[in-house]
Amino acid sequence: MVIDSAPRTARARARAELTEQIKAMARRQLAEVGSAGLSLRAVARELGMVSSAVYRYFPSRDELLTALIVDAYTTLGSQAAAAEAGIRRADLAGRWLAVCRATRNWARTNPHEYALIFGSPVPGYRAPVDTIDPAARIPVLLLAVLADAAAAGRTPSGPQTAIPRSLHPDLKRLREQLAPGLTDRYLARAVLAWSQLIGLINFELFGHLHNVITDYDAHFDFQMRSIGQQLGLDHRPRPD
Amino acid sequence: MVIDSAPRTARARARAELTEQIKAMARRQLAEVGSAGLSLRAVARELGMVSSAVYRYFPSRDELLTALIVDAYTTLGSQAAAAEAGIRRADLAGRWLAVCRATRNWARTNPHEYALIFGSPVPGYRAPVDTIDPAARIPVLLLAVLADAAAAGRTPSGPQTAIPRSLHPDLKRLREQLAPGLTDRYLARAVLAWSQLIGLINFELFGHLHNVITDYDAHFDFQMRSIGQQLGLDHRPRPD
DNA sequence: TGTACATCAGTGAACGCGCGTTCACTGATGTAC
DNA sequence: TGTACATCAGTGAACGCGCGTTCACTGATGTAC
Repeated sequence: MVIDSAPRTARARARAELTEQIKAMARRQLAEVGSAGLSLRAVARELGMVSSAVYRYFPSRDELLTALIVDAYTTLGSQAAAAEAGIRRADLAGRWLAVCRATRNWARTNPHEYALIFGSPVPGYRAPVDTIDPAARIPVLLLAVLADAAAAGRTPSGPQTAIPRSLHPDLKRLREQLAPGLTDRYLARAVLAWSQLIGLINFELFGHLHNVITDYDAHFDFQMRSIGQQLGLDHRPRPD
Repeated sequence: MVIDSAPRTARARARAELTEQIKAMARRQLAEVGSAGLSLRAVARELGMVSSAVYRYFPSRDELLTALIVDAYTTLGSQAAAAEAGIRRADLAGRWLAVCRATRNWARTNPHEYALIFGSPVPGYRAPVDTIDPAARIPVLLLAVLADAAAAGRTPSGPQTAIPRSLHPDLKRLREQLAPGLTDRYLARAVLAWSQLIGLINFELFGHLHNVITDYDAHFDFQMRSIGQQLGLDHRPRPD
């Protein structure tokens, strides 16, 4: 899956280049016909090659889809990480907002790639393990912000519902794998915040806010800011 | 779109019945191949009729899809409304939770119909106006709960971010159309809560909580309860 | 109640199209000595 | 540096399949008188 950054031979260089071209063309197709309509033959046709030639690069349509999914998660993750890295470390609400905005911007710029990873699953396609790590990048970013918040003495604001016993093992695993030191309460809020971010982008992109919200930018910012406050990231000394 | 409840003639009765059978078979297909793979020919084949015969009932594949979408919204809306109607009026948190649970239950029982309406849009398909009213049923339910909450003196809890000026016309329109008397703050929270509900169900159904959450039931209840509290629906006299 | 006509449901063939994947092959590129 | 062989990219034909939609048609059902 990883492409050699410095291919030795001309052949290897050509291969790397064509692999990218195939993916790029597949992405363009995706934008026109959606993931279910993505066709190896059409990709080959547009690139001026014979359909069977594509099989030298991707052994099947599913493998091409997987490559697109991994790429999507990766570029989204990189853009969000870059945006978040540009914010002053102590500005926790700003870092959260930066991740939210970067995610939304990427989604709006690449709606079909976004739909590929956050829309309905492609029927008959099963995501292989390669997609797990790239998919975790945004959650990891968010947890890092919350970890810094917790370290700075912040806590989630608002009323608190008791966390059901059966969630403790899950939250414990999450803490051990990704966010040492975060309380169960913060972790549960993180899962919710993550689903809220994607849920709101889904609503916007998939048309569920049509005829409801006009100024999507302002609405998104407002809602994500509110959630940031609920996460205890705002400037006030104590949110409770 | 509305089927005559008491068809006069045998022909009309047969037509109504076959229309339903076609939709039912299409729903079964949906579950196997997804919306993009839904095929008129396959539906006809499974029903033992010739493919062209289906055109007596639905003028095109898109019209069949529309009928499925309308049906999906309608049954979901009915089930949620029935569940909510079974709760004591004064139990605001219970009513909110009932709507949430009914929505999730329907989604889990009919995942592909759910994906049809809340997943990625079907490429090349444009939803006609017929879908607007059925789609609004759950939001209308939620707004009714919040209106009762507001009438009972409840307010959204937690810290408050200033609502951007540009959202006021949208919220005003929403209030006038669906929820007279609700404050902007409550309306904005309602939009968020609605996207949160669907966002979390999406995450569960589309696999984004895989390897993260084990006890989906408990997790969903917990998160929706929390949101109910944030909406000011819990028992406490004053949430602030 | 019976007849003539209009309406409708379902048939079967056809049009024109696209798909994923396999396979034997040619010719170019790379590697080992 | 040159040669022999191995590896690889791309070709073109083929397999077997499915799709949406149209159309002229037959025969059954419904309606008006």
